[in-house]
Amino acid sequence: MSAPAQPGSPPAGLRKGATRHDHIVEDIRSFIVDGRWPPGFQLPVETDLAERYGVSRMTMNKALGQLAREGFLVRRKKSGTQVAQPRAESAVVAIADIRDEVRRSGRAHRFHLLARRARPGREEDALLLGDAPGSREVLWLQGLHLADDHPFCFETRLINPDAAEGAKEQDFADLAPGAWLLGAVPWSVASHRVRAVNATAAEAKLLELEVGEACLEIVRRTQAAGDWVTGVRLLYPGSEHQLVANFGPDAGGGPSRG
Amino acid sequence: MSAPAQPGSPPAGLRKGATRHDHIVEDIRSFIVDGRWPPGFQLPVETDLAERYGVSRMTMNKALGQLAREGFLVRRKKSGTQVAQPRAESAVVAIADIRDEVRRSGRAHRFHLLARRARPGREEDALLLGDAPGSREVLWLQGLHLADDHPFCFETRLINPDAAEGAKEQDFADLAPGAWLLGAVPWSVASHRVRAVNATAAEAKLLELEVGEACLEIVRRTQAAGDWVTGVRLLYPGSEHQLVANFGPDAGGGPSRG
DNA sequence: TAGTGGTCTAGACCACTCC
DNA sequence: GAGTGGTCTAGACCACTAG
Repeated sequence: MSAPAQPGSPPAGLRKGATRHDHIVEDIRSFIVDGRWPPGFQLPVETDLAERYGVSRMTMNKALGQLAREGFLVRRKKSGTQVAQPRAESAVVAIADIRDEVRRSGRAHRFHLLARRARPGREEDALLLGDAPGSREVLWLQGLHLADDHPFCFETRLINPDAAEGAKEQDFADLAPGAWLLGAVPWSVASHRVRAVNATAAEAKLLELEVGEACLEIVRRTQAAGDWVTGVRLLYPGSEHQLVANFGPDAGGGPSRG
Repeated sequence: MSAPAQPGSPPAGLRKGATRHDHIVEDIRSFIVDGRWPPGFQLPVETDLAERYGVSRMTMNKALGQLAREGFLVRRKKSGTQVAQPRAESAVVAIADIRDEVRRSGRAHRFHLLARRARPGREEDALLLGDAPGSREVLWLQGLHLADDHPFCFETRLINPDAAEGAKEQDFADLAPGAWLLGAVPWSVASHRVRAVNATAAEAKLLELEVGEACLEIVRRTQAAGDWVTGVRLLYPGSEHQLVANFGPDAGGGPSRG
């Protein structure tokens, strides 16, 4: 551990569009990522750093707080601020929206409804919803997402008509239920589960795969105002689809508070 | 859209441990998630809200800024703050650390080295690394992660000896290279890719699966100080493994700045 | 008990953007 | 031009905790 370089020398030309605390965050992060400030390195106290950077303590606090939230720093009262130990190899990946994903790849998205049924809830619905929906009526759908008219994703969905006003009147012939629900249900929270499964014969035929080919299965359960809204299973050909993430250390963050 | 309830009435008993802006965030978020403030709803201006909540404008700004980062609010100068339109069905999923994951399920984690080789880089290494490593020497490893002595994850890894000091001297006989690298390389950033693949004959044998069974494949590429450090392919039995997330609307956030 | 971060305030200036 | 959010400041008090 050689003597680390000193921060704070005002970089003469501030980059455009960056706030002061943004600049400080990037400056200190570069010290850490470059290894000049190794894990465990003790930073000067907030007031000192604020003086060196020529900002108020609150601005400095904002910058250090952000770096702590990102996982680069550990801050404790009395003992001060240290560079964090690199953590477990964890990360987060993003699950994109189907339409966006198709369109971003330069292809045209289309939804094709395969089946639509209004029926009483069953016990097996718990596979999609987590809990059994009871005996009240549910809306059950199956459909295929197409990219340039090629199979992209096979969708199986349950909708709670009580939570999604107008669902019973929607035929979803060409409108993806996910897109419709977006406008019909104000705000919701969802949980996700990602697995790998082998395509069944029926699924393989729909997705134009060989039977047994590996597929990525995403199950999303959506709730709003305390009631379930929808549960959906999305099946992607494993060869075609992948989840991607480009992230630093943090594997948390996000609005997990709700 | 009925007249929304009014915020700001101080909730008599402040919850313990919550800061003022935390309380405001949760209060407003509940208005949005409950549907009392529908998408597009125009919020009072910052100064008004600050007065109603009995806080300074900066505290109010902190709360509203957080809600905007989380995706619940959209803020524009002059036109003010509105409840955001629910966005595309996107989300984030967490990739956990292997040891943590095994231990959290109450089982014992063990790593068993299957192969270890120091050799010049090849073109095919680009599959793991993204770029070809050139002709410099790389360290190539294969091993099995066990949970209570049952196969849990099959790992194939390349290590850059120049970036990970001491790697050549490590035999990794029982030490998972990921864990070792954590302590050997100060800080790094990684990119991830998740796919579904069919197990090959060799993989199936190692993981005690049938040939062709669907597996979750995670490829992680790690860099530090501008050079690649390691590239790893983790193969999980699809039946056993799943990625899980419980998240709200936000699919971004995180330290994507780096 | 003293040092540190965590938070809050009142006021200020600026930048953007809609009218 | 005026209204709004974005940011910053100087100072203050508090909570936690290591010594």
